[in-house]
Amino acid sequence: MGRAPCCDKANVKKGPWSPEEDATLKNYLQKHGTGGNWISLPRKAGLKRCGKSCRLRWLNYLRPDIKHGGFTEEEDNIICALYSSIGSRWSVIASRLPGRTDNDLKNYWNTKLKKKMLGGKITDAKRSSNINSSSDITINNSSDPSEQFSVSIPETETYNNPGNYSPCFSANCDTLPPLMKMEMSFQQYYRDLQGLILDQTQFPHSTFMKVPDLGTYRYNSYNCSSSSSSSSSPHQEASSLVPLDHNRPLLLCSGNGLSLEKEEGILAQDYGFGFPYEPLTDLGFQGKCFAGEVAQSLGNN
DNA sequence: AAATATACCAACCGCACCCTC
DNA sequence: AGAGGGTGCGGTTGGTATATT
Repeated sequence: MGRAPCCDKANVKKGPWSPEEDATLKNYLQKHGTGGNWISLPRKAGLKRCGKSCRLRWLNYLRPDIKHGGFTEEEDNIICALYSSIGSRWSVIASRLPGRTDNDLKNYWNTKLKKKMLGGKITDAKRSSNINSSSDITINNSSDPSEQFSVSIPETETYNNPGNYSPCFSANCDTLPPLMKMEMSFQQYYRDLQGLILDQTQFPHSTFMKVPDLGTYRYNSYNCSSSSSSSSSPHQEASSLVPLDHNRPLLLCSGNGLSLEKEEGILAQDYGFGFPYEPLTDLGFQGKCFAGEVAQSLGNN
């Protein structure tokens, strides 16, 4: 015996909502609320719609605080950063963007932002040639040349071979861009490295940690701020406080003007977005690790 | 101007989780 | 403890608008 359907499919209307239906639903919800039961709501409101359809219409379109279209550059950056960290968990991403819905973000990402980001990252030179086995990616979100840089990343077949991995990325910029921009492009790369055991002897100056289900990684504390090289900056100190010996992902790198704070046992960081971004909550730490490596790479130059 | 391709987005579907009994 | 109902979520579809040929 299968599960009972949520509504009588034969007697519910499907397809686009009419203005009358919108008004009916809106009026009902403004007067009575959901009553904690979407399934019975359409019958009470006098709508020939499935409860799920009503819920979706309200949450994605009729709610008074909904914003449609007109995504700002800042929102783009947040979406990209979070997507790179947590993937397509649109509801989580939407929770960071007041007035935006998961559906809206999903559509925006799939139709516009993904192409925009890819188009910005892949260099024209790489598009037209295959000179070597690495992928040259240019981060180019800004018209400011100081915020553009590129890295060289080994092809999948190279770094998917445990034991033969050697880091071969490099950065060619003088100014390190904000951490979030780095995370956007590098998170997936490190995701691909999950389970890979690094040869610790390759990194004599690094600290290593074992992460359950992720393998062994090294990390370095580093202050991304290009304007301050002081090792005694508050950010550097904050990074150095991160514990090594438990499962909590680590904060590895802080950027320009960033601060570190402790929130319910979880490290949160202010990336300048107006809220504490918490990539460490349940997102793994891959991006931070890579950021640390890049930072060290630059720092050693 | 018509046909076709592409972009966009609202809405649906089905699965998984949570809560209650 | 587990069955069932309600809800939330992400993936996908399909209709419409716009661009291109």
